[in-house]
Amino acid sequence: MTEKPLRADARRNRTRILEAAEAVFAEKGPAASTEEVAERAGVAIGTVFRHFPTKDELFAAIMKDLLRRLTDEAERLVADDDPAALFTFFTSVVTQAAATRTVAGLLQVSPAEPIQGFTHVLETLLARAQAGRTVRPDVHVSEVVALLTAACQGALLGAWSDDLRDRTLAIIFKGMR
Amino acid sequence: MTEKPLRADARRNRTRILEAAEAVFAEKGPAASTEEVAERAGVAIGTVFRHFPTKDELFAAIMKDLLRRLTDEAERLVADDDPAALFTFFTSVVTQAAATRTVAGLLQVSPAEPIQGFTHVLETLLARAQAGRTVRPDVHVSEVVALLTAACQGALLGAWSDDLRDRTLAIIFKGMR
DNA sequence: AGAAAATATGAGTCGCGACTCATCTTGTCA
DNA sequence: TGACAAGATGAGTCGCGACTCATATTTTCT
Repeated sequence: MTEKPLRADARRNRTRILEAAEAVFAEKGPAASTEEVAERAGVAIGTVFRHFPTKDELFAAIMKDLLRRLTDEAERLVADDDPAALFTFFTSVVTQAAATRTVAGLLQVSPAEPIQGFTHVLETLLARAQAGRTVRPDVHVSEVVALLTAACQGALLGAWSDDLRDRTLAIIFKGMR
Repeated sequence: MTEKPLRADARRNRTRILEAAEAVFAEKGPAASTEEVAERAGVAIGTVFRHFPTKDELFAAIMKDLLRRLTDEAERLVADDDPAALFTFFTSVVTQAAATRTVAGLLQVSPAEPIQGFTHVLETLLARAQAGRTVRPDVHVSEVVALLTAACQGALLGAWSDDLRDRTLAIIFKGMR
């Protein structure tokens, strides 16, 4: 757990690589080569592997970032205290999933802790919705997560139009009411 | 479109390969190697490529078979004339998707015609459900397809338990009512 | 400035998996 | 039964992408 201070250029490169990786994987999917990431980052292939010894670790790092961002977004929504916030968040995640193919892999991510945080915020959002009678009390988080990941995958694979997405999500939300 | 008669052994091998491919891909996912399929079929690698010049064509063949089977199942349900048949079918497909990882790729399949048939039966099932007031009249097939593929993907990726699957699908069905 | 440590570089290794083809085997049919 | 075409075989080719490492470059610290 000791954080060793990185050299200035190393820190800069790490960030560049993460940004490049996110962009490349969003465009071409997870099958994109590591070399492509290196090129986009303006860095040699060896540098990528110095920072992330494995392609999987690079993935995990991206996922962690993404999860943190989503969790932040959810927390902001919790602050608003709107009973429909769960639906707002749900829609936002699915929309992002369609754009950045990374979201879809939420489940397979390695680090468990960020997921904990994510699930916890979702739980809060769900509780708020239920307190405001926007969602039936017998709906459990596990079902919300299942529906969320299903919708993400579906949106990604099926290339849902905005319209189709809204109509499909409307059905899901109605089921939760 | 001319059907040339295959030699007896060729016909037998073709079937074996298809069965093997379905089993192997169900177990290990689409990344499984063609050699593994050949081995399981008890056939040399060259034979697989004689029948299916490309891995993609092998996939397409499996998908076509699968779609036909699903369509048959749906047609049998149409005959029953049960307004809840759509839900029965929906559940069946999702369950199969979890088992045979092949179902999940329904969309990307190449041959368009089998999909036509599938969508058409789904449409019938939906119409029946709506006639029996089991499903709201403003639900369209495109949404049903979207929900179906989403659920399949979700079940596969999320490794849903039977229980979770039922509870999740219950929410979706409620949304369609 | 100057040396040591950290970091970057990129040509090269390695393994894997899709696909080929020269050769052998088997089914078919007169 | 014989012969020929259809089919089967499997060692080999090819390309690709993850990962390595000897060497060159920076940063940092005194």
